[in-house]
Amino acid sequence: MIRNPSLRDLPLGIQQKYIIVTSNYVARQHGVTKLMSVSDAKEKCPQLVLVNGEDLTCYREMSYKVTDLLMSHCPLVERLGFDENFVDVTELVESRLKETPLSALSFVGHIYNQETSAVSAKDYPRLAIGSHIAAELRDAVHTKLGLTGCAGIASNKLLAKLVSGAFKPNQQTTLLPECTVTLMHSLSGLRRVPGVGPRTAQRLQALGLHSVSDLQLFPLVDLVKEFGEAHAKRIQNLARGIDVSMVTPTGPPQSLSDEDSFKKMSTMAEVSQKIEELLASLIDRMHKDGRQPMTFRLTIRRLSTANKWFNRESRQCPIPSFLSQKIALGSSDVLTHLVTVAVKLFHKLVDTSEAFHLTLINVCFCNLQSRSVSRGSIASFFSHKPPQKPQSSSRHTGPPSPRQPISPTPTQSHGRRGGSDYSVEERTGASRSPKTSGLEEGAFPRLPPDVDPDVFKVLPQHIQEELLSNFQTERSGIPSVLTTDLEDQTGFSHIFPEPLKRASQSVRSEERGAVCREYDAGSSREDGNEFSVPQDPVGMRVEHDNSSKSVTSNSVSGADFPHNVDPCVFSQLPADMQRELLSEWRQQKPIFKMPSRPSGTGGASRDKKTKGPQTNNLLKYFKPS
DNA sequence: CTGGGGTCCT
DNA sequence: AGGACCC
Repeated sequence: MIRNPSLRDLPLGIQQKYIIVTSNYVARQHGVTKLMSVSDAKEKCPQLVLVNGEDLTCYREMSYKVTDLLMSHCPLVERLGFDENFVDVTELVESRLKETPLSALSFVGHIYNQETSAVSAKDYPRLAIGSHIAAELRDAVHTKLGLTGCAGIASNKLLAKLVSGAFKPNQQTTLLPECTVTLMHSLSGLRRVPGVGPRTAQRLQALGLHSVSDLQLFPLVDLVKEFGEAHAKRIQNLARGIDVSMVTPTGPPQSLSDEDSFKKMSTMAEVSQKIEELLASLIDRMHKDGRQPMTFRLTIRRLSTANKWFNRESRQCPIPSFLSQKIALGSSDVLTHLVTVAVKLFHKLVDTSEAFHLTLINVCFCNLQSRSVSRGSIASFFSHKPPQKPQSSSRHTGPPSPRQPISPTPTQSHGRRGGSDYSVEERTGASRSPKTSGLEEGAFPRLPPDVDPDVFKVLPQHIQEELLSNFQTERSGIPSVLTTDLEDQTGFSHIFPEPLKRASQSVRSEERGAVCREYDAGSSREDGNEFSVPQDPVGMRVEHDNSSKSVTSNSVSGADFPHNVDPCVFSQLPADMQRELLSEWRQQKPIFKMPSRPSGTGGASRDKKTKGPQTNNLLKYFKPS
């Protein structure tokens, strides 16, 4: 719709192969739904205009523009697909709170299950500020990129995401902590809980669990038997509206892939041609990215009568270094070489002396390394000068980014947070191990100054809980998470919106919040929208209509509650209190992903896996083996 | 007649 | 290498 505004008022569907992957609101009014077959859609809406959406390039570019724009307001942005972003606006909220008199606070947008005019912003200062931040982000996305979308503001990513859809096209909603229970109960089934996919839902159903309350009340012990401790606790917490994962800045992509599906492919000639076609575009994208892929993977799907659904098989191999350099440089003869590599992998997958019937081929570059600086000398780790090229381009604005040559990219500097590895090092180095048992140490965060934590922790659990809950009422401040979801006007929203999507924010500091939004496409004036901000906990999630981004935080590995904390009690605590508690007993510090080990100049990137104290420090570069 | 992407965990 | 999840 953005590319062709004349389509704005017509029913529009985005088509991939035989299905309508998404549509605009006009088409939806005619009964066109999300993953509907083209034939069904045409039946419901004969005038439906179709646009082929198999090439994701423009959606990907828009998507990164949204993420970049959000990052320019608040660095902690996590993408979720192309059209959603979570933004942890905790710090922004805290700093605004300091300079804002309570009397000047207000909410903008909807408040879940409440009348906005009936809620006192002074009672939820952080969420109120979060609602304004969400509104600003949505407005920035609309005026600068022409996309509309929704936002949700809440104390964690789960809640921000769920509440973002409360008021649908182009509006925003804030979740007050006391409405969490209502929100969760409003979900029609367990499958509606983000994080509970088809497989998990099926296994839960086998246990007799269908609704959110079924899962909330199911004995954890029994759940652990089916799913293991980590998964069991996680999904049960999700059912209660508890999400301990952090908004993890996404950074540049970890992999780039291109694929095509078809009804039948059964000759080598077709296969090598398809591989060449896919590789040509993938190499081009990789070149624009500027990093060097160290690994290549080929994936196929065979026609399978049985087990129709998701049988994919893959083989991967290292990319010869001369080739990966040529890819980054944009050499022209790279294609042929890579096709050769891919065909070799293909023969590991398929015995071509027998008949075969493929329905999909995918080519993927992963293990992406920033090329960098001084030949990746380990010495660069000790240099006081920042590496020349921190992680590739600033934001890998996906394909769009102008690919930075070797020089530090001057413009778009807001790139990788942490930029250099120094900051990563500092942060991770400081983190202590998650502590599996939990509570002993200072697990209880923020006790009032006059309470000695050593004394507190030896109190009976119910006394602790009572103290904590009293406590909670005293301190009103809390982190908030906001999520926004923008639906696109062009009709693309979900899968890939044409336009983009959202923005979000969350709060950091002791408390954190996340915001998520989704944007729709469309620059048009369509519906009005709103944003809402969460109160204490602040978080937002934003989605754009077509492309979207989301910010999320990584769930920390050791994210269990201390064993003496009852999750049911915990879930009743104010969101900000929950966040504080959680952030203390897993000492979270947001960290970027580490590009790949090597040249290290890259900066901070994901590195999630560093769990313990040690993992991500320089020592790993010296490990003996 | 269910895309074309992505992520992380095991 | 596969499986789960997300959009």
